[in-house]
Amino acid sequence: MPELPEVEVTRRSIAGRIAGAQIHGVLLGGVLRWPLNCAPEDLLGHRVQAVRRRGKYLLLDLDVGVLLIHLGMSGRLSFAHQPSSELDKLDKLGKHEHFALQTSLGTLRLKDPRRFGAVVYAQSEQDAVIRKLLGRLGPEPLGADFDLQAFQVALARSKAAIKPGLLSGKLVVGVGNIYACEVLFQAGIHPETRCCDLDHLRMERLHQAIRAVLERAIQRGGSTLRDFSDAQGQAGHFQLETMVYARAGQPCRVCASTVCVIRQGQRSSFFCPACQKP
DNA sequence: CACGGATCCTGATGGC
DNA sequence: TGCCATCAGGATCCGT
Repeated sequence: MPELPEVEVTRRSIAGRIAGAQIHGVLLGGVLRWPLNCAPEDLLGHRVQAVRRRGKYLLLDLDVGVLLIHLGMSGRLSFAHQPSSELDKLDKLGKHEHFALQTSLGTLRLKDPRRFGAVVYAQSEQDAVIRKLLGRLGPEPLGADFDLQAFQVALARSKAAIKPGLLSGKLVVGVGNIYACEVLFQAGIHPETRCCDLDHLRMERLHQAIRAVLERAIQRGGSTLRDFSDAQGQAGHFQLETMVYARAGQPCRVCASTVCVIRQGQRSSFFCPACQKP
């Protein structure tokens, strides 16, 4: 589910409401992708100071340490006060809920049917766990460090196809399958084009398309394909305006050619054979 | 090191 | 209705 726009929309939906909250309880359910890396009791009494994002990771800054949350493929967060009528559920996790943080300002819950997500505690940013997970990530697409010239150099060095290249997290972070397809459409680039075969002008168009598509998707509240919602239950709307993603067999919205789908690295790549050139 | 494929897990969907 | 195969927003690990 969640690519950068969905994670950012989630972050914005909790950041202002959870800041300053004191942790009163921690519930752990089924095993997620990685262990919590501390005893749940260790979190009690600490306060959430801020919520940041790095790539598709959410980082809850605590007064001591940081709680890293990844939504994997099917994860979503909710943050709400427990309705008084449901006080008896305070110490329970619902179906497919694997983590809950009870705080003075509400309860943060992670629901993740496929359990590809994770919640990991680290004492500091220097912690080995953080360095392992975040250490080799590429630049933030919406930040100042997403430099065009560095992007061009990195592309010129890679012989991989551009579509899996965008998904790798090395050239840039946060671009998943939906937005990789949409970005390549906007840039007019066929998904099988080798990174190193792009000329500098097409690289620049790609660089601009990454920013434009992700920013637009955040504005639209992300994409809700099945069940994504922000932490207040609001669905996204970007899926209504995708140009190629999940549109195989349908007419291109620009030229009316039939949208194609191929498999690259076990993932579907959707593209318009007329608008997107090798 | 760089790349492609298999892999973790559950649920939805479509064919028979 | 049931059963089976296939596919789904991610990222790591392993073999070449």
